[in-house]
Amino acid sequence: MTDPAILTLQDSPLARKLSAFVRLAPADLLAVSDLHRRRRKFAVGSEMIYQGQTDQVAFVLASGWACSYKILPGGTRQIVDFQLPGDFLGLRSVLFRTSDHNVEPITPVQASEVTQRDLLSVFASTPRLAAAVLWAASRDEAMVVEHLVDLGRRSAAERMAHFLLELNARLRLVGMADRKGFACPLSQYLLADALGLSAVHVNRVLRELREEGLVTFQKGQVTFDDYDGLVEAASFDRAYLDHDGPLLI
Amino acid sequence: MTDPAILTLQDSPLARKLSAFVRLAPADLLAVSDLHRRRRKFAVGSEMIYQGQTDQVAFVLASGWACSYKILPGGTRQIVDFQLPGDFLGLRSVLFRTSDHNVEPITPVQASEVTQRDLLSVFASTPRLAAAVLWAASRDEAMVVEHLVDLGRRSAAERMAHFLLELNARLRLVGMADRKGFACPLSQYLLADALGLSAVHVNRVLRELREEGLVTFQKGQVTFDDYDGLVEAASFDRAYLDHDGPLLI
DNA sequence: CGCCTCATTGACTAATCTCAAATGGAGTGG
DNA sequence: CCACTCCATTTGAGATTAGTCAATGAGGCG
Repeated sequence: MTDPAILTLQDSPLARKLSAFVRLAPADLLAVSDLHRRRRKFAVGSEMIYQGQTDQVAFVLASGWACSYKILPGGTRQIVDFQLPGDFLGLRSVLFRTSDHNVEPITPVQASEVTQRDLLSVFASTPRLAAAVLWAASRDEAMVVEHLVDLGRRSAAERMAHFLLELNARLRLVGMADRKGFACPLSQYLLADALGLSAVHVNRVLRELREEGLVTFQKGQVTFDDYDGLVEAASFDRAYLDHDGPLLI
Repeated sequence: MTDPAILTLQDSPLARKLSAFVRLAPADLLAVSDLHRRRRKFAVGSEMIYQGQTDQVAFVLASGWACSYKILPGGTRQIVDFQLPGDFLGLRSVLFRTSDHNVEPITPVQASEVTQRDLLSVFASTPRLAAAVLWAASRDEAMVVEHLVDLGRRSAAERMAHFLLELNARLRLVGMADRKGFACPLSQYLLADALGLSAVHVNRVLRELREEGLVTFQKGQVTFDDYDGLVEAASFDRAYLDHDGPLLI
């Protein structure tokens, strides 16, 4: 079939994710692995990107989870999105001078620094890969919009169900989940800050969903007890994750 | 001072808005006015862009207000953003095949169709203008994020105050508002769908803000009775609207 | 063991929604 | 000009949802 060396290259989460969108040629895979030079580690509690930062640096997550959030004057915070292995982070702050939000690790993280120069060279040399990166960026934007809809018009239980299904779909792309469930390092406090709820209410909602036989989230493990039922309860339509790719380039 | 012909060119909302970011040269202004060929009109109730649409078309609003939204299975809807004169709309659906939301006029609208070809030619020929367009797109994205924070972590009154202040800031850029207030064609139903509230509650919140002497919204007119007080009540920090421009290009 | 943090539960409170009805313009046809 | 309709706004009352405060468990770790 394929050259074993290529198979190795294909084994980064980013490569797996992008492969789900376009068939990447060996040259493209080489370029992907090239983005993974300059590997760095971040401990929980450190900051990867912070509000007002003026460097032009982005990362690709190789392993671990992170979250991007904004802090409000009152001290509360809103998590805008979670970053999973294979996701970019701070892509916009490479293009624009200052970041308007923070990003920090949820688990220990390994990430590769990507500079503006790296990105431009990828765009110039491997158009298919560039298209795939744009696709990924656009998907991230669509997720933020869907998240906004969550907060505006869905009940706490729907939000939770929808969120867990979205995480599942994203993790499947990088081989970290299947229809049964996935390992999830998020505390109920993090869920609360992402879903616009209190931690106490998150706990109650999770209990409800569990007692209804839909999904169990315990000890860092999400288990779908009734996948179709959960999709139904969340009115989850994954179209926003599956949009077509860019025409440009 | 400046050539009168240039002054005329400068008089589109888009030109005014972009001028607030970069000093546009005459050639740039010409390119802007060139984007305004192919003028079209849309009546209230028509659709400018719809979910699943596969054309690659975007618009620049010349006059009138529009809104982009998503409809949920239950029939409720969430407005993601409003488009004001000078704003792009569907910029992403030029780059990506399908749109994942709808856009429709709130008032009668005049808009100019912008094709992928137009956009690419602008990017190739007038780099400063291209930078300004990217800046505008990035600002729009930052607004969606701020909107998400609104829905997740601010009370109804804070949300409303924040929203009115944001609208004000945006309209000022195109000369349609000042510190005193602005004309606003939004019904309380539209406000409700944007802020994730019921129309009834929107009404009550507006009454509260009025009785506290902060802001009056009646008969299509928003009047800031106490601008600084409102900024305080909303903990409005316009940094997200003022971010620096793109480095690229 | 003692000290964390996170999860869990109960009782009470506050915010917001829903239902229902009244009000008030703006336009329309007679 | 008037009667009528349509639609947005306004207000009240009661129901629901979610938040707050407080206490208790349960597991991990020095």
